[in-house]
Amino acid sequence: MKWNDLHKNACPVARGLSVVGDRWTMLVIRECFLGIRRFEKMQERLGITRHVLADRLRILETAGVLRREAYQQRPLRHEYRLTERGKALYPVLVTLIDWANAHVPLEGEASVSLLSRETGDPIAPVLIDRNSGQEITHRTVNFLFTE
Amino acid sequence: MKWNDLHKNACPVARGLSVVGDRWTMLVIRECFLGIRRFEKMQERLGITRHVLADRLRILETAGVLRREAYQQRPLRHEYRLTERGKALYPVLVTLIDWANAHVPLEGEASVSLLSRETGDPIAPVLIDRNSGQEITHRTVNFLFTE
DNA sequence: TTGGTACGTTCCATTTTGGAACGATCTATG
DNA sequence: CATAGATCGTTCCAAAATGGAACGTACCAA
Repeated sequence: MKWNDLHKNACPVARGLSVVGDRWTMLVIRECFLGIRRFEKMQERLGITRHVLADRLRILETAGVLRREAYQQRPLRHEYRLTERGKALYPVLVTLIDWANAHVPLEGEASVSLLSRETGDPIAPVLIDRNSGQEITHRTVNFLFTE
Repeated sequence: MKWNDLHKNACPVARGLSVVGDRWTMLVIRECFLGIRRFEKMQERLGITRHVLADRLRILETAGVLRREAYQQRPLRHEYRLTERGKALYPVLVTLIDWANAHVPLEGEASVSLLSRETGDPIAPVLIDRNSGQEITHRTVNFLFTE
């Protein structure tokens, strides 16, 4: 199977990855959450090839994750902003951060942590079920495949 | 910057992606959560190239996400199981599923949903802060970069 | 006029992937 | 014994994606 056929897949994991499952895409989205909106800045910060960045931005716009918006005329310049669909990726980003902080060892001292914007206290993300309030783990949840 | 330098990055998003941020890896991990443990079965189910699958399994084992375990001698055969580190990826998988179900349109009818193993009720994943109990959104949380 | 800013595109060498065949090593069957 | 099947990879090659650097366009400011 080719990668490009993945979005047709019934599995939401496959469909999700068909949009954000690429080597650079989630990093571009991280930049957006950090308030970086412009091509030049992203390219510089990420060290990504301009070619690949242009390509990813195009894909994300097509997928409705980013919106391209003119911020000046003459010369016409656009910036990229998260749509609601893009903002909805926040939990994916946070769980990934949390996992990496706990499980992917770091060389050196640098780190990134999650803080409450209100109180400044560190945040410990937990996934719960909105209905029951119970924590979601691989032991408490089943995947159901409907045809 | 080359992809292989990404794991040295201070940002946990980058470090996380250096392990699971590849086109196939999370699908392999999905298979593991579904109880698929063997090379042949994964290859068949995913339609992934044998070459790439072998490569990903190697990487995941090196990263400590999967454990290679002999299930028979003569001929020596191994199966792949999630380690604790691998199981800790469950929230990433679930938030991704939830996002894709809501935001990546599906052709046809097929779908996968999350059900409580206990009651059979559908699950609605929400990310909260363990300490405050508050829902985590991009408006309530800050990233802190420590050097 | 020269240099700077911003956003891409183009070109080419290197790397990764897709697809199919092959190899190794055993067990089971006739 | 000969043949087929199961399992887990490796090898080979063409096609696609990526990395790196330069180039193009359109403006502004000194």
